[in-house]
Amino acid sequence: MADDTEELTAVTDSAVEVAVFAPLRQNFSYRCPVPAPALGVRVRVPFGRGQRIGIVVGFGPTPEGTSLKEIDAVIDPEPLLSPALQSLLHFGSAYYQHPLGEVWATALPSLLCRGRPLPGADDPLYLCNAAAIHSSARLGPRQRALLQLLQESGPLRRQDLPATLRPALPGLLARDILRAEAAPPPLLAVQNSPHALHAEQREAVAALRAAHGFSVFLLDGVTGSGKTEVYLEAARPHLEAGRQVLFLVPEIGLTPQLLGRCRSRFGAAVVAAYHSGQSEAQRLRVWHGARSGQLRVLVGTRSALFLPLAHPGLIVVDEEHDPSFKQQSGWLYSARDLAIRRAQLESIPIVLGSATPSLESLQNAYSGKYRHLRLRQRATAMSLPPMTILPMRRRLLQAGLSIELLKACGQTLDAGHQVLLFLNRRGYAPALLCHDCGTVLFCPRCSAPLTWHRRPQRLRCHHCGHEATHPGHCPQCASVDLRAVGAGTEQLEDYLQQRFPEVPVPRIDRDCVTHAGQLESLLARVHSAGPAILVGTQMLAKGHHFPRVTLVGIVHVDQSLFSADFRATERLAQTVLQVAGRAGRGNEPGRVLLQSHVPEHPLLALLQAGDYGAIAHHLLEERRSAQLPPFRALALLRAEAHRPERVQAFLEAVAGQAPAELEISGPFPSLLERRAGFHRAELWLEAADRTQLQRALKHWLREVGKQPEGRRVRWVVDVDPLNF
DNA sequence: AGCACGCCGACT
DNA sequence: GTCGGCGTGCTC
Repeated sequence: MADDTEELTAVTDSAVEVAVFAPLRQNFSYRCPVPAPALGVRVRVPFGRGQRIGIVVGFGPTPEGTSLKEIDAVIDPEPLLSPALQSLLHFGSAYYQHPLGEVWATALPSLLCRGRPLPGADDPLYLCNAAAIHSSARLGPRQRALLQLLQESGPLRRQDLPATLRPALPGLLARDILRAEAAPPPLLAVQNSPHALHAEQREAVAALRAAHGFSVFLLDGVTGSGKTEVYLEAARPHLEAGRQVLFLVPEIGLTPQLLGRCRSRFGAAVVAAYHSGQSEAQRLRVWHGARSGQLRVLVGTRSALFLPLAHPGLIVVDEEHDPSFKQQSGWLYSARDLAIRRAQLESIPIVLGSATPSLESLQNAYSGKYRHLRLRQRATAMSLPPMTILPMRRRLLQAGLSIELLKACGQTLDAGHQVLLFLNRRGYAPALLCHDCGTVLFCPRCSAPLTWHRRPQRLRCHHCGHEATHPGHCPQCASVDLRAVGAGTEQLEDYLQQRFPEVPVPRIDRDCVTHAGQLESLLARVHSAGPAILVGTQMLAKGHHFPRVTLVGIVHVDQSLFSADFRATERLAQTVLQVAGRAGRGNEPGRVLLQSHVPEHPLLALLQAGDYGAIAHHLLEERRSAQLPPFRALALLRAEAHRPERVQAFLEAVAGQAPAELEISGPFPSLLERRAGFHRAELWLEAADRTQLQRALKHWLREVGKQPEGRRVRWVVDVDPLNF
């Protein structure tokens, strides 16, 4: 309780709370200037011996025992984000137990974090003053080139000029040879749907269009059922009414496809992408276009969730089951879950779409929290490809491929079609084994074997990036008989190229697709090619179309059937059905062959039937009886340090202080016990529901932060963890 | 995270 | 005798 004097000091000595852009678990207070800055503006503040940028996030009394410093500068004339979006960040900081400053820094384009002023009025168009051109005598070569460009292509924005010519602008403007003119707002140009929607699509669109205010829809539609068309038709009335639509996709690789559909449908000028593959200047431009309302359709990955929208109308989360929506470092947020929160705060509808929805979303649909919209028929009237399980026990395998699968590849190629082989392992072989003493070459810094790559010849750790050359002999017994065990995509490529020398065998994984755009051009080449065998990892499974593929081979998924990660089976089902969905999307029927050493596994029978609903029901029952999410709320407290005993001591100490509402188990060693030289372990923190979990975590973590053992370990909380 | 301070090995 | 290794601690 505050007494009178304290209240008085609180009023006279009121302070501004600033979330500094640094990963610190607290805010910092500064003396409040007059007039007080608004919530959500950036300020430059003295910090340590330097300066930092931060966000004004609150006002409060002067904390005891500290003398406040002055704010050096208020950067923005107005808050960067709307109150709704600010609330979203505050919620996200509290829910995921992550420092507010870093949350803001994650949500804003990095140029703004570094203090770049808010972009002003929109970039004008530059055009030639016809009268002045002739009267101008002495022009430099760059000025001449710029004039010529503008005469040929008409008015252009600064950003559309080649960077080398931009320096010529000021001189020409000063001499009145060029003139700047405000650019007209880009125009929405709506085209009609190129296909007639089928009945299920029409129903889904009608339901989405009837939504007013906040509501969540799960668009549960089999591959090829035309979900994108539903999104576009649902978006249309919002756009026509002057509102904006935000599309979230799990990966950069999926933006071009959706972007193209949106551009041809709504007009290229009002559609933009936002993802980490863009330059910082480009991202800031898109951010500003969204904030000003000139851009109407925004397509992006996780971080696009935080784009400010002047007139938000609808949010679409495509492939909502995809684990990429959960950020894996720094602020461990789920863009899908926060998107729902954003929709709620903005009072707008949101659609989660997938052919294989997450168990969380399905459970919410079953319980009535989400509206469940189903699309069961393929838009192209093509039936889903049948799946056959190929038993592998005691079969002769070549590069991990059975005779049956190879024979099917040959037949498919002979028929002039393409084959897609899915294998979720990069490299040539997942391990090198000494044939004489059985030693497996391990990463020196991780508890995982090194993967053998052939091009270039390297042993690489997929967990920490460690690289080594082939040692030539066993480090244990000096034998030179080191053998590659198991097969990765590189080996598949080599073997298939040798076996089918007359067809191309493009490989698609992160080792050969490193830059944005590379995947696109590779896929374009595949589309126009004749018979071919595509070999690839996850990357192939995600939403791309392969109209000429009629055979999908799933090489090796058995490890997922017996994983310690309780989500492994859900992910397996999603991946297999997503990959299977790549077959037979053109005019030819497709088929799917899945190799397994345990063909009798019940999950494989369910997969073969191709009924994701039945699989999900089965998996949900398992989760219910094991009391796992979505039936209970889960968080992890992970800790790592070079010395394992410090990790153990810290986790044991904090486990003892946990409140009663938190059910604590562990510490358990992490699935990858050592990574990059750090020993890792975690506590499992469970509660009846997310609200309870959050409440309990909040109080307990304050104590955890004070723990002396905590100084000697790195620790983080992962709320709603997806990876173990 | 930065960026200090602070005590122990190989160099002009 | 110093340069610098990164362990520990602080930033309103």
